[in-house]
Amino acid sequence: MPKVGQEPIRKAALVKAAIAEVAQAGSLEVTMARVARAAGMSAPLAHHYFGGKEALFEAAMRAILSDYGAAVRASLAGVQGPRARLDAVIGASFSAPNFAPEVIAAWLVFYVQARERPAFRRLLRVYHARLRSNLLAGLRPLAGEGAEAAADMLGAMIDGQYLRAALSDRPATGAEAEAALRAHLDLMLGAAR
Amino acid sequence: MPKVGQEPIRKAALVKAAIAEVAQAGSLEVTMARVARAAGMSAPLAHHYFGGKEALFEAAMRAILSDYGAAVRASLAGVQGPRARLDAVIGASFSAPNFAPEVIAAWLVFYVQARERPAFRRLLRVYHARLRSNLLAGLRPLAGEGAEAAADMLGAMIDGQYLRAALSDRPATGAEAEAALRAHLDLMLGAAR
DNA sequence: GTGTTTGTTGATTGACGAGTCAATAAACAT
DNA sequence: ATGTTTATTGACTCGTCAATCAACAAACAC
Repeated sequence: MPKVGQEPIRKAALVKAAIAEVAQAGSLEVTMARVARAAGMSAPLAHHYFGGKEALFEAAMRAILSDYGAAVRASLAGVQGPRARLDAVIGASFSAPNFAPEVIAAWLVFYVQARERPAFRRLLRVYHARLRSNLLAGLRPLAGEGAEAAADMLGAMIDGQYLRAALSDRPATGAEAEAALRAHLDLMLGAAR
Repeated sequence: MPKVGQEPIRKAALVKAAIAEVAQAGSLEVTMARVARAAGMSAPLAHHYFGGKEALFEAAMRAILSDYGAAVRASLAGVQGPRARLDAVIGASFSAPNFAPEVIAAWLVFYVQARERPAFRRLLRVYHARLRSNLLAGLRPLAGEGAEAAADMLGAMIDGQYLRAALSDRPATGAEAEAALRAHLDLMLGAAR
């Protein structure tokens, strides 16, 4: 049965399963065997491909953030004008793939872990920096002086909405959260004018 | 050495140590022995007083939320007028004891766990409901129609600031977060007028 | 002072889980 | 054909940890 060229497929399956299992457990207290089985293989294979639990989970967090980054980039492509840029970033942040409960829950778990694990911390720094600079690029022409503060507050609002979505039992389409955020943005920009 | 009337003292010490250790580990993967030793006693004692890991951690989360609740109540005492009420709630949320990094980190861990553990979930619901109703009491006279949405957004902002504070390496006095939040409140209320 | 309650721990148990190893097998190279 | 690389797993090791037990000691009751 063993075919060749399985590595990327199996790695992807493991990462996907890891995200799902971590989200479900709400912590990294998830056994390798469990993740491996969810990905349709035996435990030693997971070790074979990732070398250890740590590396697998790190890959999982990296995948979440890089998916998010890709979505933002795609949403930003071709768009011009500050306000349109802001809308694009917000739209990507609340779009279905990134706002799925299982993704958010896993994201949160990694977020918490970042306090102690340097690798996670670095990844999170990148996320924060990118979000901030994306928001800032749109805000600076519109909000002038207060742009930095506004960007930090918008970032906190997005994170706060994520946090709350992770806990909601309703299937949480992100749509309301997104609308609320846009309304606030209008408010902030209106006042800065 | 055994004295009498130790129960409340030991329980309090265990809860305090549990919060500190959970915050430091960034997860519930903390051994009973570790917590017990941090609290100055042997592992079996922790079991003796709490019956198990689950119960100890539940007590720890309850302690965090009840401390927070007490701070809000104290801050609210004697205050009158909607805006003053809002300021009191915000002030309590960012006051030193509740905004200490170790408390926030532990809070976050419990928050994430709430997805899966019904006991934690219930406790969190109480927190959310209380915060919301406190904010709403202040907002309704000032913001009218939009009060509900405003309360939800303010709640998300507070949670978002907590989330970010948990990760900051600077000692995080919460003062800036608080100021930013108040500024936004002014903005929201000014626009609703 | 004898008995009960409360406090306390060293030693042990039993389970579980990360990581390793040896073995098997398909694909590929030559 | 033969050797090498890639894929795959069952069985095992070794450590860790929650929970229990048995025992000892101080305080209190009477």
